[in-house]
Amino acid sequence: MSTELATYLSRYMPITDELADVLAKSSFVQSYPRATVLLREGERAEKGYFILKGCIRSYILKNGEDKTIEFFIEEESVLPLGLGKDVPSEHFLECLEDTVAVVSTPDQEERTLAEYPQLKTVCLAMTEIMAEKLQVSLARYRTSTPEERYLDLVEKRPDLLQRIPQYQIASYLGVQPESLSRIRKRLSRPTEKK
Amino acid sequence: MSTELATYLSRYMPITDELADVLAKSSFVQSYPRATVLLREGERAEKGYFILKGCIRSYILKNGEDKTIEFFIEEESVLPLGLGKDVPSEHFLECLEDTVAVVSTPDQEERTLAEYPQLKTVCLAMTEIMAEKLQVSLARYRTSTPEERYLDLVEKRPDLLQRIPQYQIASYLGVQPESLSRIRKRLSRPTEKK
DNA sequence: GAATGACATTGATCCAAGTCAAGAACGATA
DNA sequence: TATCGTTCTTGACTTGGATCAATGTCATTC
Repeated sequence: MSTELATYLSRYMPITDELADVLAKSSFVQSYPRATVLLREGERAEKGYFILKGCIRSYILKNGEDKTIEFFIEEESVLPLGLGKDVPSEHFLECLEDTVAVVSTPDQEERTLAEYPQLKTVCLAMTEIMAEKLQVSLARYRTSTPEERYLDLVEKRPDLLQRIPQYQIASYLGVQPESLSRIRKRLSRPTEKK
Repeated sequence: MSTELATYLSRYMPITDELADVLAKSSFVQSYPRATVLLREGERAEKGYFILKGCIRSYILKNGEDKTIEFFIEEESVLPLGLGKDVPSEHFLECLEDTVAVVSTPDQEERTLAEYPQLKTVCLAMTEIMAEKLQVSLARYRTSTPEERYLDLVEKRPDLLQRIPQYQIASYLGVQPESLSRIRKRLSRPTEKK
């Protein structure tokens, strides 16, 4: 059951029991084993995910190099670019761990919204929250060095450092694995010269 | 009058004449001279802008350094982070040119949405478009070098290079003005060695 | 326990961006 | 025209990340 979704939403919006019911009925939960690729470059994005358990990574291949765009963990929404539109995806989605997620499709969502227009308020709120997060991420990334970004990660999402291999963290920070290794070394002995 | 807003929206959504009327009545247009600061760090963000003419820059000050987050031009929406919420803004907004914009405030917007709930669909669509753009920007920025970002700008927004001083373009690309100058030089004589 | 493969660290070298300082180009204005 | 301020360019030097190659570490498996 996906009462978790209702619980989550209720932090941002008052969710009546009826609404919770609607949500539970119009969505379905699915499990994916580790390393499942949910979306490939060039494919049409058909599904959105709300993660209940596990971790999804979004990345692109550029000149054969794997570049991490974002990590998504429990209670986060993964909405691929161009979801439901007839455009080929530029990025990949893969499960880094065994993952359980509420899966939604645009047409199903549309039907639900048509039937329960009140839900649009919730959607609007969620989308706004998402846009805000993106703005913050963009501003942060633009205005910081790899070292600062690493320190930010240590402070704000230490869990990621535990569950994700370092070379993927490096790609997320925008550097090569070797560089992240050196950044860590640098930071580990701050007591030296100057 | 702000029928321009309705015209713009009609590209994404069917806008009835009635809706256009509502929009025109519930918004007002304002002019700002060049260099007007619309929002300062620490202030509460009270207003959103839809630019009819001119250009707005969003930036933050970090260790006394001015870092450009984004440029907004005609037909773009400027929605400050935390708009209407009781949190101090982290960024500044300034007009780079004499600017004319449709100005909206959250409570006014709320009133309009309460009166014309159909508008929520429009809002949702606009917010989704905004979130998409942000996702693309973030992915692009994360996965490219300053040189690539400059080439991207030349290709996709050559107008910005015309109307915005180079040192602000540099800060937008994430480099110092000197570096942008050298990037341009490098690119201008591609016929050499190797 | 030896071999394999995946990940992390280290060293050497290269290059792009940062920094500091000087000058060039340009427009506005006296 | 002379002067001033702003923006852009150039030069010399430093620094941090990229790259390539070697080695270290650890878990898995035969």
